[in-house]
Parts: sequence; C-alpha cells; structure tokens
Amino acid sequence: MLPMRLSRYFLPVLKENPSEAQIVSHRLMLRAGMIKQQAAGIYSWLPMGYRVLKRIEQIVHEEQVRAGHIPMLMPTLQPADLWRESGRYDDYGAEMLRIKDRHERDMLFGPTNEEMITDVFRSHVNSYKDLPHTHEFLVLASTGESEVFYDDRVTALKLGDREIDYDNWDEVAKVCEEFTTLYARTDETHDEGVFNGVPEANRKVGRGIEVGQIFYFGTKYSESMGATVVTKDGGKVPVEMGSHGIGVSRLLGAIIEASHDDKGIIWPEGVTPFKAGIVNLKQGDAAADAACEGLYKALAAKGLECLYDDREERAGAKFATMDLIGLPWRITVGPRGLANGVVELTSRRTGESEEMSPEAAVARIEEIYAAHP
RNA sequence: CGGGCUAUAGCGCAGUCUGGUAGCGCGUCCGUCUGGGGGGCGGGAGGUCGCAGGUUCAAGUCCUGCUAGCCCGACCA
Repeated sequence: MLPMRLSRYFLPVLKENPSEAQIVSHRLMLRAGMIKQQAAGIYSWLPMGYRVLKRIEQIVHEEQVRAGHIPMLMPTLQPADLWRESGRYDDYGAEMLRIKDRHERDMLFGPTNEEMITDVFRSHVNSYKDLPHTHEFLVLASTGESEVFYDDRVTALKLGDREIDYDNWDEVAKVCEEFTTLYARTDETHDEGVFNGVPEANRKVGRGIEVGQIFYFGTKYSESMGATVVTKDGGKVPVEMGSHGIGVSRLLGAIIEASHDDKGIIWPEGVTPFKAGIVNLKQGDAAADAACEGLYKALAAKGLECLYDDREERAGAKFATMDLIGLPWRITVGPRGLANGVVELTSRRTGESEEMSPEAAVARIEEIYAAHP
C-alpha cells in the first residue's frame, strides 16, 4: 500500500481517555483511533487498527506455514446436531449463542471448532496411513492474565532458528524436554518450593498475558463423534486430538502493554502500521510542503509505507498525534531546519533526534527496515 | 449467572443530597492573529438529562420497573 496523507485518512484520535477503558492497551487503542466499541466485547477495527491486526495476522500465518501448518477455514455458524454428538450442546449454558435458521433448524454461533474439524476428519480419513507422523503433544497450562513465575531460559528459547526433523524421535524428544522441564507457572499453579530449585539467576517473576494456548483433548471428540482410523492390525481406534491457537487481537494488546509510555503507543518496527511519520511543521510554507512531498514520494518509491501529517494543525498537535499512534520513526520537516538543508529524524522509543538531509533520512529509514522485512 | 459501580452535548465531567431558566472543559463550525510540543482573541451550532411509569403546581434531581455499559467472580476454547 502507498503512503497516506493524514488529511485523507480516517484516524479519529481521542484527546481524553474514554471512561469505559481501564486497561492501558484498551485505552490506547481507543485513543489512537484503532478500534470502536459497538457493544460489550464487540469492536470495529478502524483503519489504523486494522492495518496492525492484518500485519500481526500475516506474521503469525507465515510462521505457522513455515512450521508446517496447512491453513483452512471453517464456518462460525454451525449446525447444532454436531454439537449434540459431542455432548457440548447441552454442556454449554447461556455462554453459547443459539439461533434457528429459516427452516427452524437449530444452529449455533460456534465459539470454537472441535466439532467442525472432527467432522471433516471422520469424513475423509479412515486409515492410520493417512495420518501425519506426529510423536507427541505438548500440553502447556494457560497462562491467563496474572502474575507468572518462570525460568529465564523459557523465554530464551529460539524456536524459529532451528530445523527439526519430525521423523527423528530423538530430535523431537529433545525439544519436548526443553519445553517441559523448565519451570513456568501462573500464580494459580505456582509452587514456591519447586521455583526455589531454579538457579537464582534465572528466577523471574512478572506479569503475564495469555496470547495463546495448547490443549490436549485425547479422544474426547473422536470417541463421541466416531472419528476413528483402522490400524495396522485391522483394529479401529479413535484418534488422539489436540489444538493450539494464538489470539491475534490479544497479541496486539499485549504488544501495546509491553511497549508504550505516557504519550502513547510505541510500535515495534515489525508490526507498525506505517514505517514512519512525516510531520510538516508549517503547512502552506512552500519549502516545507515541497520537502514533505519529496520525502513522501521517495519513501513510497522504495516501498516504505509512511503517514504524512499534512493537516492544518499546529506543530504541537501533530507531535502529540504521532506520539499517540506510535509510529517508531518520525521525520520532522520545518522552515527552520530546511534553511540549513536538514530535516529531523526522531526515534519514538528513545526520543532521540538527529538532523540530516532529506536524502539521508530516507536512506536511514530504508536501512532500519532492511532489518525488519 | 452472582456481587459492586455507572448512564446529563461527539468525548471527559459538574449539577441529584436540599425539586424551581441545562452548565463547564475538550472537540466541532465561522472570522482573525498565529505557527518547532494539543496556541490566543471574537462569534456560533449542538442536549426528548438511558427508557417507561409514578409523586408534585413543577422532576436531570424524589419513588418503582426496565435497558445498556464497566469492574470483580463463575463459566470456557
């Protein structure tokens, strides 16, 4: 997508804190014009928020595919009959939205997809030969949004950098070992005694946000819904099942929780909605306007999506908006600097500024993002 | 589903106790001076006070019922 002029964009920022938002990430998303609440727990993603959401989704998707996932899509509107088979139609209470279609058939708004995938599976997979050769499921407790106690080495794991041969039992076992032996608990399951066994240098206590989980179902769904395969010796067994997921929108919130200050969001380069912001300090000044246009086009030519604040606003208002929405880099353009042939490149994270020629600024931005494809 | 809190202009709030002309800040619109961190001055628009009943000469304010939102819990992938 091309760079965007703020005067033509839709960015409804709020100067004051909405009263209903208590959590800092929620507050900042509302203030930065990323989301709009439509009902309890139901939000519209406004342009700025949508860009970040899609960006994170894309990263997660790419990594999942790299790890061997095969994407597919299942309906949210689901027939009640499948849920009756698994027994969950009655287990769920008012939490589940139940509806009837025009033929008076019972339908539901599926909060999850186990019944769907089990039905797909049982329709098309009959033999053990059709199954992938997975050796083990890893089961992690959900972390919740709470205090967490963990061994430092848990977060030091660098999974993306390694190649694993899933047919090699020893290799897989080694990874499992890495996951399952290190201590990592929420306050609900925390054991002070065991935690004290962790080397003191690695002992960490902090706030945790659940952004994903892994569940092991066993044969809960396969048995009740008849998802079986024929084994080597001709027998019939229900398949072992499990699931895992990443909450993309929650991940977005977690990033803000971890990366903000009192002025607003600070986007990491990898997920920022725009690579940089261009602030024209004196809209209508011939030199400033021309310099901004030049930057805007030069960055666009290099495929760098930036946001040009070309509004008729005071400098202070433009700075405040940029700080709030959190673009990691800002190019400030004004008559004063241009008289010396320079613009200012400012890091949102450190607040440090550096004066340089417009060409040098473009080169720097390009260089910075070469490291964040 | 339980417990607590809230509802007044687009947003943030006062006014409710003690009933009597609908207020403030921000935003917005017009004009003007400005122009390197949410600017100054002048002028304007904008509200069936969440909804429905009731008490009263009179209800934003008192009473009853409802609805919506927020927080905590329960539930859950």
